[in-house]
Amino acid sequence: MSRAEQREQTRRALLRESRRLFAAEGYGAVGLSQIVNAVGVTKGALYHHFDDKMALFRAVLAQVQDEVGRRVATTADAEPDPWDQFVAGCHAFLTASADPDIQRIMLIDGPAVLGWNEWRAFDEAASARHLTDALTRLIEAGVIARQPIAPLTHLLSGAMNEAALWLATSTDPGALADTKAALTRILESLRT
Amino acid sequence: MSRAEQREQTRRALLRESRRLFAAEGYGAVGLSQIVNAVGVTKGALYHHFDDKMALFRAVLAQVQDEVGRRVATTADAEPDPWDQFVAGCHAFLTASADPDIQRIMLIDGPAVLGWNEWRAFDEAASARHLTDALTRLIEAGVIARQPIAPLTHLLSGAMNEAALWLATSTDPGALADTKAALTRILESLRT
DNA sequence: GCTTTCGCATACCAACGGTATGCGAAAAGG
DNA sequence: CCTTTTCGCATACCGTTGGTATGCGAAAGC
Repeated sequence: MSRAEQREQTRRALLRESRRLFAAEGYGAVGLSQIVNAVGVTKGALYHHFDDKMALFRAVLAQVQDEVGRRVATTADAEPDPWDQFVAGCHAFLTASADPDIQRIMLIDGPAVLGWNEWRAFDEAASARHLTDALTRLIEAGVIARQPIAPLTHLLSGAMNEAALWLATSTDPGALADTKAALTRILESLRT
Repeated sequence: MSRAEQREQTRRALLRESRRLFAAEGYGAVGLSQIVNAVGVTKGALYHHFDDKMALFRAVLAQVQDEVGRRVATTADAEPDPWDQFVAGCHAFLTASADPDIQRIMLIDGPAVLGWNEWRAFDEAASARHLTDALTRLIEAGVIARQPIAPLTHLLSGAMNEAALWLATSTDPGALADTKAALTRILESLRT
């Protein structure tokens, strides 16, 4: 195996196991020794690839955010109508964020480890950007009333984040449908 | 000074300094030595009053949540009309959560340190309970459409939490007013 | 006034994140 | 080919942290 291949493989393995452990036990509860043991390397390898534990988490978070962003974007893009794109994207986000592993990394530990500012930058780059874009288009098209976009983006983003967290712990089988219905009612209220 | 008084005084001082430091630097970045140095005691005193670092954070969080809950409740109770109570309570929550210190403890570190489940229990006991109560009354009174309350509670709670976090970093002086306006529009949409 | 209680200090430990250095194989150069 | 350099990673080590076990001295009970 070439040196570049070996390097890439080790890096991937570190990211894979870190993600698994961070999701299962949380950032604070996972030691670096746990990670390197699971991968079968030593801390030397870890610090050769990442500056510190926070950088490792950053890489894992970027990966998770990217996945969620992709799912939201592809689902939304499948709809021809801008309004349907918007609603479909919101629903796709709820569905994608249903995974407890994704939640722990993206919604729980993310803000605490990186601080809210940096976490926001990640979220903006991955999924909230689509929300802003959609709202902008809908306002330009006159589908919803002209109004400041940023407050609305954060209200909706927060609503969906918290709803996703709640859904993960809810035992009610109809909870997802009820939440989507309530969210849809709120979204509908934005239409002119 | 009696022994009970001394005990109480030490405990209060520990809570006060912990809250200050947790708010300023975050749970993870604050060491127990920092806290006991700031108070002028030793770790022996700290561990005499609290089981561990997490229990100390729990006590601080309970205090913060209680304060916010009180502010929301008193503001809401000042309004005679149930609908006005509801809107006033939501606005009061936004205002109370504007403090970055409260945010760091209540919204950022809270879920990460305690896990979402335990954090939710705290939030439920302090402020989200008022939201649930208000929504229940409004539905019973026929002011808003009959619908499942839990999903709506979490959507609104999450919207306000995230909006509060955003407001703290926003430089736009009109951001608070814009957010309250957008929130009010969403709330209005719930009316029958 | 004698004993008990208890609030807190002292001294210590294991584990953790992080660093400095060494090694051996793959790549580069001639 | 053989030499030299590169570099991916291992080894060994350090300071700090959360947490514990024990000791002490003053207040509280009898």
